[in-house]
Amino acid sequence: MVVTIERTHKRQRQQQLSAVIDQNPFITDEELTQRFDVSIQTIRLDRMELGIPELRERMKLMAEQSYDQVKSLPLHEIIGDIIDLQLDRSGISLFEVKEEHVFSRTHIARGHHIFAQANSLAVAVINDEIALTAKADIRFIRSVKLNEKCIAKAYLRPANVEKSHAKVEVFTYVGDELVFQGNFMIYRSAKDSASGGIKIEDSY
Amino acid sequence: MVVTIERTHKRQRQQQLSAVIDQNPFITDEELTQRFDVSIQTIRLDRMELGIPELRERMKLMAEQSYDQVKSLPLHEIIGDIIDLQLDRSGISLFEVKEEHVFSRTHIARGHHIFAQANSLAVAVINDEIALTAKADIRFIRSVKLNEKCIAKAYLRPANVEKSHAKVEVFTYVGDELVFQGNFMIYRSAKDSASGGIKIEDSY
DNA sequence: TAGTTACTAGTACCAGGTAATAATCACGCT
DNA sequence: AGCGTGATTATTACCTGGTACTAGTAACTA
Repeated sequence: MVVTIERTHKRQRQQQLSAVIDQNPFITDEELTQRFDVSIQTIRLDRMELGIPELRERMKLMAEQSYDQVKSLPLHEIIGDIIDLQLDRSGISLFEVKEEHVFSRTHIARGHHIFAQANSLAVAVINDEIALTAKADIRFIRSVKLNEKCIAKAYLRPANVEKSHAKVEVFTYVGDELVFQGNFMIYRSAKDSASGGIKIEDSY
Repeated sequence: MVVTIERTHKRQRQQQLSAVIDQNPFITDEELTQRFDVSIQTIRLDRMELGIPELRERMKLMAEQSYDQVKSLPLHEIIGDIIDLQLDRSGISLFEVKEEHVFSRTHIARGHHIFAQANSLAVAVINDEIALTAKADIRFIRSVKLNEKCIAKAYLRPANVEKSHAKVEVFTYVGDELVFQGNFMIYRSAKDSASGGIKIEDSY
């Protein structure tokens, strides 16, 4: 078919857009244009295609939801802010350690938050409808403390792009110091065999 | 003094206004003019005097509030309910998979929640002031789905009780089916050598 | 070369306001 | 009756963050 390159560009951007808005629902189209370096019309077309309402509608929905209170909390799914994402290749996310993430006595971050950031990112990098963690081998290299900013970088091993199990390496830094390292084996659903298939949905 | 009647009129209206907005924060100034049969400017003056922000600000505040609530919820302290705990020996915890823990499309639990339960339990088992995860080797044996109850069982390898690094094995079951298995290396602070030390705090 | 897709650009319009300025009303007091 | 004062209304310019629509361009490709 036509313009496969644009299609992936577009798909990729839309996936990222979806993730960015999901993670920060208070962002305006204006701010998104800067983030993605495309015109505001493109952002708006993307939102329409993805069925994402405008900022005010999003806020209204959230406000109504909190007003109804009864509703269960739609936990946000990705831990950390995704800063950069190249599907099937790499990704970067930022996670800031707050009060609620640390042991109160030591102010050291609980391991599972650091893991969650890496795990979320590893799953996000996989360009597939379903991506699940199958195995992980992780190392907490030094403890992370309150208010530190963790930058996680994930790389997919290129050899595994087409297989049903992808290996993703994640390195998490505070500044230039490595604090965590993990090897993830991610199971992917149906890496649409030999391309061709047009996938409509995003992963989250 | 002058205009006592108007003043009470005004006071009364402002009281009512305050109550009405409180009761229905989604009302516009336009609708309020009809409700009170005064001009829109009067409504706005009233709002200013009362320090009530405009509709959009009100919605934004509510949205942010609910967002912060959601944000602080995900991975708090201990994940799962600890059912049984024998310090330096073993522990059992229960974690029920809810809407907020799963991928919305597949209803499969996100790996980091399953990890968090195991990690929390592994740390809890260690009878020490400071216990941090140093390494972990984990396997997601089968995917866990919405509403399933995960029973995690942790065992400390007895040989390691006195060392500064403890090895803890965690097995997580749904029913009698093993869904997750992990080997944790937990760093412990100062296994207060030869007892004697009085420990006051708990670990979290 | 024509056609498709992606993207950009620009205009008109909207809701729901803020801010500021001026005009008008109502009432009470002397 | 006339004046002052606070309450109210009217008017205008401007703002944000959009929607809706039309048109044009670039890139690729069949």
